[in-house]
Amino acid sequence: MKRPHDQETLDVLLEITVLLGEDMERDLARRGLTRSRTTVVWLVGAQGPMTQRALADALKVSPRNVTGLVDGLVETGFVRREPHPTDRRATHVVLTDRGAEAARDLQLANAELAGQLFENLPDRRSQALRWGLEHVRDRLRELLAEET
Amino acid sequence: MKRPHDQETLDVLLEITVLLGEDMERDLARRGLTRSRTTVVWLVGAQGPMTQRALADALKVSPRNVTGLVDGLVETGFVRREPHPTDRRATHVVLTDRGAEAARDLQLANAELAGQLFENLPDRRSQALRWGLEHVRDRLRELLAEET
DNA sequence: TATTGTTATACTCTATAACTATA
DNA sequence: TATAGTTATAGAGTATAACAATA
Repeated sequence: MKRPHDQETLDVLLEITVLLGEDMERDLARRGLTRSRTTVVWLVGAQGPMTQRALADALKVSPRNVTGLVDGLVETGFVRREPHPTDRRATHVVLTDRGAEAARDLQLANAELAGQLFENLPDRRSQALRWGLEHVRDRLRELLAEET
Repeated sequence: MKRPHDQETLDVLLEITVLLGEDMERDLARRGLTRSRTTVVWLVGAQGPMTQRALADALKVSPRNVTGLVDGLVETGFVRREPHPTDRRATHVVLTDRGAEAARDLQLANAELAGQLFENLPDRRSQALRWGLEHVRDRLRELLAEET
């Protein structure tokens, strides 16, 4: 009923998640960023100034945690806290010049990585990989939605 | 020169790493384990009693860190420290009954996950996915080896 | 009353450096 | 001298709970 093949495929996928994590972490460390902080820079870069509350929701993390992440990013010069224009309870997290540059670099690095990973893959195989990955992603989404 | 397609494929892969991490973490939390501690249980389950030094090398982590991980696993009843049979400096990390049971369960859960992720994928597509993943894994290994 | 972000406290993972007991 | 593991210290990410300011 089950294909022994599938177990090996999952093993390869798990190894990829580890290697991909190592590769990104090494790259981020060079820029003076950690993984969690990078997500903040990435989000603010993509969506513009955000309240810490919005960040907490987007990261699915406690507000307290966001305070810490933003503190770290302020200290290292990637973001600034600015008063929210209309709500005096809230603060806007805004990218500094350095932060904006980092956000651009991250996007470039991401595109470069895509090239490096798939460049020698013929179109046909690349397409097949894409289908398989989408299938796996959809199954994972279902699994996570089920067990609530 | 580059396929815009590739960028989207990488995005899907990155989403999979996140979802896979969430799925496993949720599962481990139920068993009273964390990700790092699970790796220890997994390794000792696969290789038999190990010194903390061997664990540090296998995990690519500092010896101090292993002390902490093993402390946590001893407190929660998954492993025991036993004197090394021949080297009185070293200690053997050994699975308790609970630890051995957890190691077995982890393997079963892994096999079940493989089934769930790939079961509806026809053999042909499953094979194509496997090839693509192996290509990606190999490219990642090369990238990590290059930048030393 | 409800929401935003903070302080207080605590746990886990991680590191380096100094030290003890043994090889 | 070198190795195995610990104590000491520190930083990052995470959480809950209590609280202040504002809506």
